[in-house]
Amino acid sequence: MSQISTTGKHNKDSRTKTRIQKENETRILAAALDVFSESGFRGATLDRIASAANMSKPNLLYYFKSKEEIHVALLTGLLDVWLAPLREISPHGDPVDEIGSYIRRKLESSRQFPRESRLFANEMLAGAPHIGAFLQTELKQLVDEKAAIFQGWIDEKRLAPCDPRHLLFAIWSTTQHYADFSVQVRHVLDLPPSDVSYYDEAARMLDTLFLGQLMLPSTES
Amino acid sequence: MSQISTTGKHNKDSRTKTRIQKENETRILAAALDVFSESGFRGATLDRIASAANMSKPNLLYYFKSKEEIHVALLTGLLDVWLAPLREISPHGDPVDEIGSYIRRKLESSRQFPRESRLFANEMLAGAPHIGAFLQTELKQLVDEKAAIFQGWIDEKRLAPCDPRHLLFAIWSTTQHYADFSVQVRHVLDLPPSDVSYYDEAARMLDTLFLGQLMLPSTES
DNA sequence: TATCATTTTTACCGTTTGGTCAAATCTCTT
DNA sequence: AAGAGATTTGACCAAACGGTAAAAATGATA
Repeated sequence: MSQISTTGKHNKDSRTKTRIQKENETRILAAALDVFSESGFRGATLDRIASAANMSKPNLLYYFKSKEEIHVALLTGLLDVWLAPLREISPHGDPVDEIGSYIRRKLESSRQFPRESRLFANEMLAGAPHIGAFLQTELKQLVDEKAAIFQGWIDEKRLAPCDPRHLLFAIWSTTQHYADFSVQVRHVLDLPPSDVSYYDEAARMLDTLFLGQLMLPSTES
Repeated sequence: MSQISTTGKHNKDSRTKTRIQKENETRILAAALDVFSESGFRGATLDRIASAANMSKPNLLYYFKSKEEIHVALLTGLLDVWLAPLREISPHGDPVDEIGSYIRRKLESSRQFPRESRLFANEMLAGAPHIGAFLQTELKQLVDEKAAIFQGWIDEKRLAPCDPRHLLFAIWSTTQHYADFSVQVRHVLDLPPSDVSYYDEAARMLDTLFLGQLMLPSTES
């Protein structure tokens, strides 16, 4: 029935993409990111995505054949971004340098891609129905690898004895918090909706917390 | 038109609640918590909530007159739980004790009420449409109050110089992470779905992070 | 400019959505 | 056992949902 034309025309999913195709796919994904990151997969609707992309619904479905396909496209594009900062951690560096710069990379990622962070958070809250496999394979493998590096530093007494995976959890949660809970952060700090100036204070806080010592020794006698 | 009967019968919202009313409202709220915490407000449907409560949809709407009313009921019930651990922080205690026990209370709250935590997280991701006012008033006020306590400890050199509000953000994010991202935590740690044994390791990690010092001094000569 | 593939629109489809209504059933009190 | 109020049900509604089909309009190319 359906033939596969390996070259040239009459083929949407080949490498030869029209200017219009590239433009519209970008517009759709951008609009979908807005909607999915705010309302999650179930809460998002094709109508809202289409309207955010200034496009009719059937036209949108000409480029992505289902709601799920858009979601998957966004998630797969996201996973590399999510892993990138972690990959860079090197076993040969100093713990303070390596962990410090990892925190800075994650925080910068939250500042630059807050919607992507919320998309990820929404997927987690929903029970990770679309990326459960990724978590168990790619992510777990990378975490195991980096946890071994941390363990090495612990054995060398350059890092306090602790569970390396939970140290990663602490870094993830504190940095992502500023993207995922930005509404709360801004309300508590009394900042206008678009203000993201708190990221500098956040960086200092996390340096104190992870690299310096938070509790100071009580001065006795 | 509609009169308010201050006493007695023919009145659903008075203090005189039937046994059946109490039972069914509880069942509905329990079912709604399951659905809302997983799918958010927009993603949840009355049909799913009704079916989770083993109840027909019109019957459900006999007790709560709209989807929003159920959601609001859950949220308002949640806010006190959310604030309770924070209220207990005392200016007269030791920073290590006060912050340490606050972390333990928040962590325990995550362990005992993970769905409530995810409900809250979903509301944040959606931009806090229903509890924005709460964040700006009650929460902000309490945070200001407790931040002043932290600032006092900083002035007394018992706590490292840092922004007290961001210290609270760090505590909130790290503790809530274990409820909100439990899927990720379990996949990374290779634990079965219902296993929550990681909370003990988490407590140790957070003690090291917030109360001890994570980075050890490099031993030179 | 004729042609053909690509893109967009219009008109739909069946299902699900939040919610209503009146009738039927149940429960409690007397 | 009867009556009144509380509860439950089934039948229904308009709108929104995800998605389809075919025709119309546009774009590129020769």
